[in-house]
Amino acid sequence: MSTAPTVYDVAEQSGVSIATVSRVYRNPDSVRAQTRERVLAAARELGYVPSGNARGLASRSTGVLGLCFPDYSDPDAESEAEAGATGGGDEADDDAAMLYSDQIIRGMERAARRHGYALLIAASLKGGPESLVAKVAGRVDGFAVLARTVPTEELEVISRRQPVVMLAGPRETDHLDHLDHIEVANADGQRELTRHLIEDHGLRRLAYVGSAEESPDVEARFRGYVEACRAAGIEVGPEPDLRVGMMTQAEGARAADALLDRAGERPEALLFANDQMAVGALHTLERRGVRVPDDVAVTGFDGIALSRLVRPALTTVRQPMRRMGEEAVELLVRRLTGAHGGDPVSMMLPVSVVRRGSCGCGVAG
Amino acid sequence: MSTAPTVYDVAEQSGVSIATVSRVYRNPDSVRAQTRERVLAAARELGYVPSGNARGLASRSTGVLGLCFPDYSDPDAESEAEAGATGGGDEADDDAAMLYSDQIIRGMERAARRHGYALLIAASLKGGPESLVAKVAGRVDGFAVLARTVPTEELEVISRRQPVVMLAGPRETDHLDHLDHIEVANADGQRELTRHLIEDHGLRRLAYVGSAEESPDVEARFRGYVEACRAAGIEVGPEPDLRVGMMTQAEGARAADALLDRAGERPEALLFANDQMAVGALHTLERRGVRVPDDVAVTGFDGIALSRLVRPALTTVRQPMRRMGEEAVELLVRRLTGAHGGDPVSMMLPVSVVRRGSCGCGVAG
DNA sequence: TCAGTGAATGAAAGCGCATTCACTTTAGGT
DNA sequence: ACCTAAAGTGAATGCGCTTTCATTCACTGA
Repeated sequence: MSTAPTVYDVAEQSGVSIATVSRVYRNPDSVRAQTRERVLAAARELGYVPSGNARGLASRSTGVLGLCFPDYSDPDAESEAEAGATGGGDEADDDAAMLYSDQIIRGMERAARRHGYALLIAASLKGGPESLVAKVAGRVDGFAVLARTVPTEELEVISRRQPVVMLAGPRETDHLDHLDHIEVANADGQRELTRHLIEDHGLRRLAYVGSAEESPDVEARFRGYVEACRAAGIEVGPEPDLRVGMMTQAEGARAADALLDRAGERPEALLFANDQMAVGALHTLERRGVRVPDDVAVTGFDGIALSRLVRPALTTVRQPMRRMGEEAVELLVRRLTGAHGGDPVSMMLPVSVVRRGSCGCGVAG
Repeated sequence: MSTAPTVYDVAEQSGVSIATVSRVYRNPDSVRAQTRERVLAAARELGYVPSGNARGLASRSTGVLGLCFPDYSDPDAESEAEAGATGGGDEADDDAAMLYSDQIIRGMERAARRHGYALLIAASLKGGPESLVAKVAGRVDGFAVLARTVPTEELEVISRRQPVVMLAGPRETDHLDHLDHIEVANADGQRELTRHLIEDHGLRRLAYVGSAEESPDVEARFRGYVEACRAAGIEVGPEPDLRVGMMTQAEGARAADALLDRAGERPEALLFANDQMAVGALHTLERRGVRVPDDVAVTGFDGIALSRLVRPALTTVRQPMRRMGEEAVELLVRRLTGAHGGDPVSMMLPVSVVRRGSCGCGVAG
């Protein structure tokens, strides 16, 4: 691991100028075959690898796309592991569960590969001032950011110099940012799922569990719920029946308890703003001897792997996170190749309701 | 997206030299608070983001670690999707299945984050000469490579200038490469699993299905199988009973057919070198009315998510791929911080046998 | 008041490559 | 053999930043 050889070394070794060495790599056809071979031989012998940094600096482009996401790793992973233990013996079940970020990464990686880009990924790690974004932004040709990872304002500054697409977050309404956005039809999905419960299963006493932290996703879902209820002539307040803090299984379990213990008639259906909570609720209900879906229907949102493994399998709304990753790359690439005008695009990806046992549709496993 | 502002712009705007601007970012304490504020204000106003390339060039380090893996994406994804359809209704099941690469990525990302590194990932894409490795190697401080992604020889050249760790591949025996290696105890796992079938289930007529393409992993597994058999006084030849081409479900299904149709006594257990094939075999056996595990036991290797979803659930050996990713980063970081001598390290991660229904241990889901 | 200190800042030299422009071969034509 | 166009090659410059090294300042103690 001595000092790495550079173009100068290769040039000297093969008796040409550094310009020629560079050409051998950038544009082989512009160098006579014989010369080229000589250079390549020298490079091989010296163990020369072109410096991406120098290259990027000189050519003003890196061939790398980026992805920034928030640091929601470890807590989630653990709560999923805890859940998996239910299965009976398999520890480390979290290994099998794909997080959002994994899906998006996969989508982006595939698409990036197709276009000849590599992918740089980084989670925020509650970093200081320049931390995350600077790290990524400074090293890529363009990048995607999961909503609420870094202040929109900051992104906007950056988007003046390179393409930035925001994932799963709506355009700022007050501010009207100029970023590209790719969202998921949260409201549509929750509306459709709610409609299903009401019309197809004849349920009318519904309870919605949302989140205290304000997330546009969760708000949109609740909005869809409200719309479906109103459309069916069911009264609903402007707020979810319950708001929890973290949207974890533990909170979901607690929420189910709270809802069941409330005075008045027991709800016929518990709608949760995500799968994690719904799974937690499933546990609570089982413990209390409340049958699902006979006594009460339960639904989630997201379509995580776990939703299919629990019993009864969870009815939910699947988000196309992988596709979102792919679309993000396509969009970035288009921007980089100069397509599109200056106008920011917003893209809304459709979701699909997955009907499974927990709402009474029992079939699929 | 006009020309991006540079240190020069910020320096001019704030009335200092570029050295000071640089210091504000690299070592804030060395600049008077008042000056620092002035610089940061200018930076904000201009939308300045330090160029990672220039930085890397000047400081000879990137703060990025890399991962290269082979391009086994799409074929696998599709075969898994096909399998998922068995479940009955959920399309897009491949979305829920984590590939090896996903696990490793996750492990590496977590560990890298802890150490303040970002992660650059790239799949080979059967690239030309410089393609993959050059792309990654030139942009990172060190990186991991999945075995058989690129010729060891090439890696070795690169490892002269930066840390390289090979994942899931043994050290070259003839050649004795100087790379760091992290492997999985394939032989141990298959030996233990085989022992389990023989001793705990009393099975003695076993059949092993390997792969035609020579992969050190698969060879090690077979070796473990042979060892366990010999230890139990069971005769086995030097070759698997069957070698298939691709280790896919389709091939596994075919293999089961072939094995069942062979003259002589039917085997009591079918051991496959990976889960994919074992799952395929499960389908064949069901179709033919052969009961698992009553008529014949079936085992896989890998512990993919699908192995738990099929019926009966597949007994297999779980590989700690995520942990492998983490260890890889730890190793790289240690190398970068100058720990370790020059001697290459080899690390062997333990695997665990997962006993499920398909071998007769029926319990867990 | 003045040399002596340490802190804050500036000047300048690269880091390794791409690229333009000018120059030298070589091939093609007569 | 001589000229022209095309193909190959080299010299030199700059990409945006980090990093000595030197310089300037504001103080300190004598």
